[in-house]
Amino acid sequence: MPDQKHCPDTHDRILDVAERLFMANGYEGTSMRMITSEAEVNLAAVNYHFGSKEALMREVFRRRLLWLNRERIVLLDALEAAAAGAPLKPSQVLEAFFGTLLRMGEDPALGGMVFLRLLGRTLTEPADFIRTFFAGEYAEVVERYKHALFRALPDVPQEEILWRFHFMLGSMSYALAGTDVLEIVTGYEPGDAMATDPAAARRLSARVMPFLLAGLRAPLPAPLASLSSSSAASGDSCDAPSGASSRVTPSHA
Amino acid sequence: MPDQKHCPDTHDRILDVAERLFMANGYEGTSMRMITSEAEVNLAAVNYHFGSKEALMREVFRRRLLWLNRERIVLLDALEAAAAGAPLKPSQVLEAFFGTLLRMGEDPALGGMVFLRLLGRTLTEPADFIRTFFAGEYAEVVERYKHALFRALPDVPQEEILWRFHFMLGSMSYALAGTDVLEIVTGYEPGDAMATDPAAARRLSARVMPFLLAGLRAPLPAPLASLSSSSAASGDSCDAPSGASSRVTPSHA
DNA sequence: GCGCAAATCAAACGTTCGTTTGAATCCTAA
DNA sequence: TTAGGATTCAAACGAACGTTTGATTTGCGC
Repeated sequence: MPDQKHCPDTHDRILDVAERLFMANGYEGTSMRMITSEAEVNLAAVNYHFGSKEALMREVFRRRLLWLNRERIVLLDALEAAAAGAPLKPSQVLEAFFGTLLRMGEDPALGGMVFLRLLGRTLTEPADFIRTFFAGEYAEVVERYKHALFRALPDVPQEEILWRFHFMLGSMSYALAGTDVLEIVTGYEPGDAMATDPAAARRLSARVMPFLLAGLRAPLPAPLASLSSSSAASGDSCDAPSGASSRVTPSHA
Repeated sequence: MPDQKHCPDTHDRILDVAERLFMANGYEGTSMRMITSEAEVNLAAVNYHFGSKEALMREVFRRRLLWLNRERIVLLDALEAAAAGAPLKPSQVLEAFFGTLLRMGEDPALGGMVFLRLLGRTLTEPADFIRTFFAGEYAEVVERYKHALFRALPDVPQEEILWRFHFMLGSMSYALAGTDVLEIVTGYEPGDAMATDPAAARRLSARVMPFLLAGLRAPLPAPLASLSSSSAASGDSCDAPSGASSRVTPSHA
């Protein structure tokens, strides 16, 4: 039986190579033979050490999410302890949740940008076993941060906060995945540059955090803005505040 | 040789089924046999009518993007003509770009939510041929809307606008894909409910457009906020305005 | 009714997939 | 030194993949 002492060489080299190949080619686009040949191990090594390809995929994430989840909980605990019962600021919650993530990208020992891009891509992966696995891994953390956001934005309906949490996850995972039409059209190759550069995470962080915070605190959509003064209200009025503002003629109805 | 008269039954039924299965299982997760058996056509029909699986995937998108691209250009033309040389408002640009997309989700004849979810998932698909195909299909439209945003936000650095365009695409595609950790944890099945409900697009639109607009007009990140009064400045100051605000102790450095 | 191209069909092509097997090594504790 | 479990290895497994073939059927102009 395996899993008693485990050889550090083969075991970890498989994980590292699989992480990088899953990032570059996706789960279904990466074969066992690609992994084992690049890791210079025998084809049977994956099944010996991990049991199956699916289990390998889960282990690739498990070793990273272990740190990420704990870090996120520890930071939230610290913030809430320091607040002594008072609600946190939205920026504090976002910094703890997304800042922790982006910090992984700066440290190759935590997976670096390779893992971050893999995570971004995998969050929209259709495979069932991946989604149920993620749901289990994320359940506790999401629950904690949901309620932290509820308390941080008491005037915004909770359902609205959930939508915006959803949108923020999208911005982040998409930006991390780095496979964007804009990048291709604008014309630089994200695969090599961003995947290996730890400074990419810092650059991204400076750009995306203000975007997320502003989105989270956006004015409420028109049909809901009636009652509730809402701490999310923006004083700026240089532009129409919400959807359905200017109707433009659609063709091909 | 094919492509002279084309039988409407088989040809279109393959496209419709492929669209739905690619949406549900992804490109690599959908086999020719799944498509042909569900469409009740012979296995060879796909290669006869489209040439290959890749060409089928491209055609699934081409017939939808044809409408989407033209509609987006027409709307932008109309807006700019009405503005008579003046810059558009950011909300107008977003409404034309993303509103047009969401309108597809309300109309099953344009693909409905099935196509929107497929589009959302595919934008982060790693396969090379998909990305290069999208780049070609989107090139003109992205270029036009890029410059419309540049003009709409003259005080925001163009590089910053591109980043935020990127983030907005992420929010949208992620929200459309509908495979979210939040949804799974919060616990409802997106596959059946959202995929067939045209009203889902309208609900999503009301939620996401204010989020996107606020993000687009967020205050600039700290190291860049020095000069430029920026039409993106928000009057609200109930919270720290940008990233790197409160530093929180990270562990496991 | 005939002729011919378009379309459909069953069957098989060669390849690659994830996984399993059983023997050959390696390493360590007795 | 020697057992014995841990690990590696070459080889093969059946299944599923996308694609191709060649015969058959269909539909329409003549």
